[in-house]
Amino acid sequence: MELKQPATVTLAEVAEAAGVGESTVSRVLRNHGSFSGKTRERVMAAVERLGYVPNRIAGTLASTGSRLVAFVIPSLSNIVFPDVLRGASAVLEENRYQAVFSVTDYDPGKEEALAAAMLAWRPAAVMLAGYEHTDGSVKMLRASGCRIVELLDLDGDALDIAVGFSNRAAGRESAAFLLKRGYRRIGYVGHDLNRDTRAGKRFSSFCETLETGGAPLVAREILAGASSVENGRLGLERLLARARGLDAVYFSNDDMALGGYFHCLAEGIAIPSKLAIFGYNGLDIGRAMPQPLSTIRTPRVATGQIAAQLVVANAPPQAVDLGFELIEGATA
Amino acid sequence: MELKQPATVTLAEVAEAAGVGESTVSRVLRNHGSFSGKTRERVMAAVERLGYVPNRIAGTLASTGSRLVAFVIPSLSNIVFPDVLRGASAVLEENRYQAVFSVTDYDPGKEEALAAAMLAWRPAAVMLAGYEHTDGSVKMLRASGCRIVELLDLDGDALDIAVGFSNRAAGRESAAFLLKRGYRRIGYVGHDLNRDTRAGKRFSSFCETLETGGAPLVAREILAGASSVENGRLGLERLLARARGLDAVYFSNDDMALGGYFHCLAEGIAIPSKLAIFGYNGLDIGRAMPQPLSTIRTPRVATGQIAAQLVVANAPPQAVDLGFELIEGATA
DNA sequence: ATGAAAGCGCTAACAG
DNA sequence: CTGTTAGCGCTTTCAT
Repeated sequence: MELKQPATVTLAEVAEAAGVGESTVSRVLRNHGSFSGKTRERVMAAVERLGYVPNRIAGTLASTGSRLVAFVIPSLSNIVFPDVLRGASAVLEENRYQAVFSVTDYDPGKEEALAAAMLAWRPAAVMLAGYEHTDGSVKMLRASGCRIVELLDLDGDALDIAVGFSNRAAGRESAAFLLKRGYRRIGYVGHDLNRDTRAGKRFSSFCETLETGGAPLVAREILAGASSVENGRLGLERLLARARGLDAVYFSNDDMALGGYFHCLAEGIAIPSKLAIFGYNGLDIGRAMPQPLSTIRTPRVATGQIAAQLVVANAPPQAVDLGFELIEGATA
Repeated sequence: MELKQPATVTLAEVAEAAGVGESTVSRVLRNHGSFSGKTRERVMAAVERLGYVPNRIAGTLASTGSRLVAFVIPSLSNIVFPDVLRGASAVLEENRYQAVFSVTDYDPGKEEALAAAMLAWRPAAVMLAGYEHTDGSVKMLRASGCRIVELLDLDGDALDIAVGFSNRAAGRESAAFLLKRGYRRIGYVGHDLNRDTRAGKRFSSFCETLETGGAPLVAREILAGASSVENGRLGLERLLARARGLDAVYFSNDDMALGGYFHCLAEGIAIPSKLAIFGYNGLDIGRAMPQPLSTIRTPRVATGQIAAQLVVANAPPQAVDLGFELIEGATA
């Protein structure tokens, strides 16, 4: 049935086989412009028979804009980014856009290099995390003419489109919640803040709010590696060994908080009576814990969706605040 | 300093500015062919001055092969796939390849449609999960002439390259381990097996091994949704409500197992004396639990790395077995 | 060592 | 409604 094709059927061959001109085939395939039903059938039959797969490389070059959307993300380990990609990819697929990605490891220099490589594909948009980019990146992105979307942060000036929420507000509300609950000796366990600037913003506004509330941060433990359950457990262990009498700990992320929770379980530290725990992200896992995790739920998937929708619609420059939700939980 | 560029500097303009021919610029930029040091400097200066970013769409069209690698993955929620992407993307970036992806939601029909869309970009390779593809997908992929890599499964015949491990062996070893430990009344909690065929393979060989061992599966609870901590908790709750006297439960994944663990914690069921728990994947989280999770650690990141390396090297067709590691843990 | 010219496969006017 | 004709921006012979 299926003959071995010469590996690459072109539009010209389809046109020839269907007995029509190339542009007609092009019109039919893109369902754009006008053509008769009969022509359409002939073309589709030829496409089918020859097993023709359009070459979008050629198509993109010939037309103006590409349907590539480039994601330059810090990490794939931090669940935040797969979630954003998930939201975006669903929308992009519906609109026949293709997602391209690369991973910076939270390194701005690498971000610049990868953004440059991405730009070479002339994408319709480049999606980046947050506002902290090198001057070189900014200049290059601005000059590229493609849409720029900054994700998951709203504390800064957007280059073009921004979608997310305020990390500063999240830090503030977390602190306010703990104060309201009556905790006064509060500590912090986090991962590398210089790299994850959004976590850094949460932390600094968290601290400010505590000070304003008259209960400044008692102690902190910053771990070198990435956010992880193991680091959370280790971090809390170290923090408690150093700082006595803490009544609550704020974690940079839910996975860190879960690690802290495990530490308490293992050590028999009663939660929240002896020690309260507060996280960030609102992962599903927090809901399934014996005591639901007190945390802030962030709209990660929605961030991706909205960002993709704005790009597809070629919306004007804007900053979209998706907000977040504080979940009281049972650990604080 | 930076003048507003006409949005799109071309190689021809660089050539003009440098006072050389287009092909010379092309040679210098790709560092291929011969040219004098002086020429090189002139070209690079022009590139710098004009802020030229090569157009890889045009480059790819003009040359033969593209440096795009397409991933058609079932999900981004299941951590397995971000892990694979992570391993692959590091290798691809080093070799100046670009990763493109789309998500099938475990739907073979959607896989076919997305694979077709991917092929339109004429990628160097298409990476897919496992062996279960529609006839249409297989025919199309075969005809495409690009490399095909099937990931995370080795129980079947590879189309071209396969990288992963045997899910059947994993199921078998899990069962053998539980039997060796003396468990005889064993249950199973899993997510949708028709969609996740790899989980299905583990489950069926798990059951076979139990039967051979004279302790056939006592009960199972299959949840409709995706693998998640909440489903694991719910699943175990339901299973225990129906089946009395179980002494061990095998979960389709570590997150499901963690949910089961949480259920036991909440209900005061002693682990492993009253009930043993066994997972699959070897997530970091399992190591941080108060009792390390008994599970099988799979080489997810390595799968991505090796797959990418084989593609970059244009290696001959082959199946690479990366194996897996049984972690005894403390929950079984 | 370097330039000229011919495409790569398609889209986009422009005529008919 | 449909065919012809130029390119899109680059790589690649092939001369020079």
